[in-house]
Amino acid sequence: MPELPEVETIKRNLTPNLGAKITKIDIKRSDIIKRQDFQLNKIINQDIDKIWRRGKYLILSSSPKLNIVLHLGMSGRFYILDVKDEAKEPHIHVIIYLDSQKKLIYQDTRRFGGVWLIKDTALFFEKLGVEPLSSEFTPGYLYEITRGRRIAIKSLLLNQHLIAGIGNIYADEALFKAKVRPDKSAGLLTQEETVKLCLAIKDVLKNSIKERGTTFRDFRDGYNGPGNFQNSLQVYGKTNAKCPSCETVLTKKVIGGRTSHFCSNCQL
DNA sequence: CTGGATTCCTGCTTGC
DNA sequence: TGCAAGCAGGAATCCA
Repeated sequence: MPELPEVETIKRNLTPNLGAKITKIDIKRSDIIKRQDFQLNKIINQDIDKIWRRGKYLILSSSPKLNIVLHLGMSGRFYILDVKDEAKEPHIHVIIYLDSQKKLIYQDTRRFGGVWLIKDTALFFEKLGVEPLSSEFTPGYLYEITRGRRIAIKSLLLNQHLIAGIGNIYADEALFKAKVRPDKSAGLLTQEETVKLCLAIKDVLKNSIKERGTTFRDFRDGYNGPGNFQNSLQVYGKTNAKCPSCETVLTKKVIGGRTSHFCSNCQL
């Protein structure tokens, strides 16, 4: 489940390829292309000028009007290989060839992800929420968007229109760190709790980026290798485990259709 | 408008 | 041991 830290890791891994020229794009499965604003030949022979991330999206830009936007869904991978090396795994949907004798592989087993070839990124990301690691995401902002909302705080954190980039792993981890129950009504969070939660979100995301993301099962970085943050998880996916803080057996509960783990003793 | 349910998809895990 | 059912989830869409 590539969330913000995982996509950020891939972005950093691929940054050395800035300036490479796209020589060919091989689309093996056309339904993976969710939107196409320009013909492929427009971007062939163009340099990759910018590799960036917005929420859980990764973007390769050749110019302000030529952008390849990727979303990895929950099982997607995007990594670089030498042209002479063969990617043997199944479910490879797109291959972008570079003039540096390398190729970028877009692979997605469950096909929840997609690729958009778009002209206007500002329009495309218009409805996406704030970047949680930016100065826009403050305790005050979190306090404001929670007021009057009866939705579970965890469901609110997963709403990409409010905050962009948090998925199931980091929602559970941040709520544990902030000692807030995931099923607590968002509007009932105190100002103090929104401060703690805001800081916990930033902290957890930053720490995961340092460890190059979480490889729970599917995630691979830009070199098709695993991350390390799974070793630092406190509650995510830990069915029947004890709270690392107080030893209470963790509670497993479906919230907003998402399996959640939390400590009913530490998180109020 | 709000929030919950449903849908897409494959493969690992579980249980009989 | 074998096989079928259960489960996982990002985000759009539907519905009450």
